[in-house]
Amino acid sequence: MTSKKEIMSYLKQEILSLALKPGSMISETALSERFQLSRTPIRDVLKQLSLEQYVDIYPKKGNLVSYIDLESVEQVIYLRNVLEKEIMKSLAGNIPLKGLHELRGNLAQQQQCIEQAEGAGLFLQLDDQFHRTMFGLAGREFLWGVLQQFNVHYIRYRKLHMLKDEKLATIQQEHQQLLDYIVQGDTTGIDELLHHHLRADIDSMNFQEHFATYIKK
Amino acid sequence: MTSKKEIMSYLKQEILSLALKPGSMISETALSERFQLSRTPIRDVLKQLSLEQYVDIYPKKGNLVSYIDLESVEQVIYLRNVLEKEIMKSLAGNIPLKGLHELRGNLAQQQQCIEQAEGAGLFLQLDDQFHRTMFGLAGREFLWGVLQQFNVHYIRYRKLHMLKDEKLATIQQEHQQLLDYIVQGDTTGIDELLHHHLRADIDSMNFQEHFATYIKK
DNA sequence: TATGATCATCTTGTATACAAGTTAGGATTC
DNA sequence: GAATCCTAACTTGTATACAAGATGATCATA
Repeated sequence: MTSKKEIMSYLKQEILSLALKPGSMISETALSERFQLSRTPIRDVLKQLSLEQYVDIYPKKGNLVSYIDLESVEQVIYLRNVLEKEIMKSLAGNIPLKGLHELRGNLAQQQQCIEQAEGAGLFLQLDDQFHRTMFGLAGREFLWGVLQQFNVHYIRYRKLHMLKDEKLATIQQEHQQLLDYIVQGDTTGIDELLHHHLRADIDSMNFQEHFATYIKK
Repeated sequence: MTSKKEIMSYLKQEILSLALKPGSMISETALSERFQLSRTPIRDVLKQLSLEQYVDIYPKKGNLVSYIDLESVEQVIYLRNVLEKEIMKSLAGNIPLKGLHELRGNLAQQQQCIEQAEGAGLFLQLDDQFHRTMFGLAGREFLWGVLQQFNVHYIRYRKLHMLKDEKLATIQQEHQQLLDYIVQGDTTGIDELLHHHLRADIDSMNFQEHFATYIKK
């Protein structure tokens, strides 16, 4: 009844939303019964999930939802930072009007989202859309896809980190500023702002203490 | 007799070296008989290879060695370019002595390799090692790993492209120059040199004509 | 009581039979 | 001869039985 693709996106969502907590066990037979499918296709799904680091497979022991790897988070943030800096500079001064409207619309929605406190879930979705649009406008959607494949740890980290500190407003303002710089063609402004933008305080002991049970040791 | 890991690295090597040509069919049963293993573990290997784009799986039809995707090549080159520019600038002026020796040694070997015309295979290996060392010195080995996972198309393209034009000497000289800039802490020099370094002429019709049978349409 | 071995029962890994889609070639028909 | 349909032979996808390692509880023993 349920196809492999559906099962996969279902599990991905559950893991990314932290509904399935890091360290939880995902047994093949359990999934098999739950989705009324034999173990073989279930294994295919788990294999793929493990390659994308959603799941850690311990042979003959079991499949665990991966713990958040802070090293991976830091590296991915750096990668995003470097890429976006370059992409925004390439857009500076010559951003298509259509794209500009889309981005402005997005930021407006983000603003609404904050005022109405509709939950951070939607905001994060809009945030992703904002960055993705940037990549698209620069002809780098491919690289956005690359980032997505290494996002498991980053997305979960971000979810916890943002919910904790409610920095949403700050982020929205920074986005607004970035867009202004792009329109004005102010590349040095972009450089300076992005320099500390995504350099989130990973090593804040605060975070590690709070979510110790989610983190890879 | 042969383990999954061995089969995988074996197939990877055959594909990267173009011993298995793009478009070649890789049948599960054939591999099964060849390596004396049942289809199940073979399928695991093929699944992973397809996720890393070594292989394209056409359901109920067959598994083909992937054609070289020039779009992917261009994007990966861009990614490398952006990352390395940032990494080298971070190393500029404060590169560890030990690392410097390693890089110089590597360049010397590259030089030898060219003079003795030992075949480009070794040169490309040294080239990879050079860049990898850079990443390592900057604490970005993780990102080198990321690049590797999207390298199938790039590596094969590079192999054909370089063998064809024998630009090896040029590349080696550029590396030498880059290293000098790093030692001197000349970040603008790095910027300028890298700007056109990896921007290989992908869209050279020459290449597409020559290797049409290898290229994804 | 503490300790250690045994074994039942988990888990995933592999082999194999069968289902089902695809394709190419030949027989049939016009 | 040309077109069409059918079939046989591929291919991968799925289900299932069995192999084999890991784990923990239980029971025997010092």
